[in-house]
Amino acid sequence: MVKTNIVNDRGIPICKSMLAWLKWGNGATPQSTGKKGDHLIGDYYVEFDKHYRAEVRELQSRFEAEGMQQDAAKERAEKESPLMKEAHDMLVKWEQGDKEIRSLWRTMNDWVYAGFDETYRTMGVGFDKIYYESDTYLVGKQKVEEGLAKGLFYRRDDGSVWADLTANGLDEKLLLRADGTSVYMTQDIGTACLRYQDYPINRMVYVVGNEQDYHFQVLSILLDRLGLPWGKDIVHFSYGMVELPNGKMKSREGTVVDADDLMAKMIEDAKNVSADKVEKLTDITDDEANEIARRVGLGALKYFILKVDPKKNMLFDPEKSIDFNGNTGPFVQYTYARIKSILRKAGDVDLEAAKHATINDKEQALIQLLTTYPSVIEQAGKDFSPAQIANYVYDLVKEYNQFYHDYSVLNEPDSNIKAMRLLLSRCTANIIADALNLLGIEAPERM
RNA sequence: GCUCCUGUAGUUCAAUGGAUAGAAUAGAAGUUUCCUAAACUUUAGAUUCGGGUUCGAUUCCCGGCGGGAGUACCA
Repeated sequence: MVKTNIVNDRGIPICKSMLAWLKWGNGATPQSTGKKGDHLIGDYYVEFDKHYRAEVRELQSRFEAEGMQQDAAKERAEKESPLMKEAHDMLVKWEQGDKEIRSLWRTMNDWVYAGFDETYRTMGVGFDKIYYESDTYLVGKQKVEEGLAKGLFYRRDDGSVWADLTANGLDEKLLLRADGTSVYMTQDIGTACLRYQDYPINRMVYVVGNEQDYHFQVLSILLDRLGLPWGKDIVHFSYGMVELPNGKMKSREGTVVDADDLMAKMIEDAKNVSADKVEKLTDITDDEANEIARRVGLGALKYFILKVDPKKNMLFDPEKSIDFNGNTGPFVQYTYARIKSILRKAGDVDLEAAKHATINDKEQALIQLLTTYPSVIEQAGKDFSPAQIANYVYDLVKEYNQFYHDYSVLNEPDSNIKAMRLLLSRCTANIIADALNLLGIEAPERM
C-alpha cells in the first residue's frame, strides 16, 4: 500500500486568498501575526468571500432597480463581479507563469505547508507520497488535449473544452475553461495517471467525502474514455460528512471546527480529567502527566470519529465535550493501563503452568473473543471500516473489565490459574495495543 | 425541479434476511478494608408512517413524511 496525499494548491480558491491578502492583508505574515500559516491563508479566503458577497448584493440590487428579476439579477451580479474577475485574471497569469504571481504564490503556499505539517505531526498522520496539483494539472491538461484530438471531447465556440456524458446518463462536464485554465477535474485526470505511472499498484482508492460522489463517477468515466484500462476500477471510498448541530461546515464561510483547536482542547480536557485521577499515580512527573493527557485527549478524539461507520454522516456538537467515559478511547486505554500495571507487578509468565489451568466462564468468553480478532481485521479491511475495529476492541475491553472485576489475577492462590490469567491479560493487552495502533491511537502505560 | 444518500431509546452510535433489536450517555438504584472506580452491577426507555416480497424484514422493493448532499467556466 502506498499512502498518498493530494494537495490542491492551485486554482480559483488559492487566487481568492492571494487576492484578498494583497488587498486587505497589509503584508501580514505568520511571523507578524503569530498565526499558523494555513489559518492565516484560510482567514483571507473567508475575507474574500465576505467582500465578494457584499459586492454581489450591491450589484444585484442595482440590476433589480433596472428592472431585472431577482434570480437573474443575482446570476448576472455573480458573473460580472469585478472581484471574481480579478481572481480569474490572476489564475490566468498564474498558469502563464507570471513571475510576481508565482513568487507570491510560492511564499503563501510555504506558509500553508508549514501549517499542515504541524497539524499532521500532532495528529500522527504521515504519507509516502504527496502530489501537488500545481505539478499534476499539466499532465491532465495534456490528456484533455489528447482526448480532444481523438474526438472524445469537444470544444465550444468560446474555446472551453467539454465532455459529453449524456450517453452515460449524466450531464456535460467542463474540462478546460474558455480562458484555457484548468479545473478540478483536469487536475484529477493528471494526478490519476501519475499515480499509476509512479507505482505498480493494482487498485487506487480515493478517500474523499460523499459530497464528491458525482465528481468521482465522472472521473472514472473520463479515465475509461481516455483509454486507461484501470479507469473504471478506481474506488471512491465515499465517507460521510461530520455535521454540526446547525448544518454542514463551510470553509468559505468560516463555519468550521478547526482541527488544531479541537486537538488542543481535547488534550486540555484530558489534563483536567486526569488532575483528580492522577493522584493515584504518586510518582508521576509533569512530563509523564502531559504525555498521558496528550495520548488520552487525542485517543478520545480519534476514537470518537473512528467508531462510527465511515460511510454514514455523523453529528458533532462542539458545545458538548467529547466523553472520557463509556464507549470511548480513554475507556479502552484505561483497560490497557490497568493490565500493564498487573503485568509490571507480575514479572514473567509461566507458560507451562498456564497450560494446566482450569478455565471459568469469563475466561472462556474472553478467549473466544480474542480468537476472532484476525477475522475482524480482515473484514474491516475488506469494508474499509476502522469502525469495526473500534467496536471490536470496545467489546473486548468490556469483557476484560468484567473479568477483572470478578476475579483477581495477582492474588489468585492457584499458581496454574494465576499463570493462565496473566497470559490471558498479556494477550488482551497486546490485541488492544494492536487494534488501537491500527486506529492511530497510542495507549499510555499508566493513566 | 432532477439525481443520490439517510431516518433505530431523550441524545450519540451498533445489528452477513434469522432467536428476546445491542451499547454508551442522560435518568433511577447500588458496588471500594481487594491487581488503577476513566471501572463494575441493577433498572426504565427505540426500529418515521403505509403497502409489498419472504416461513421470517431494522435490513430488500414501492409510496408518503422528515433530514442531508449534489446538480458551478468552485474544490
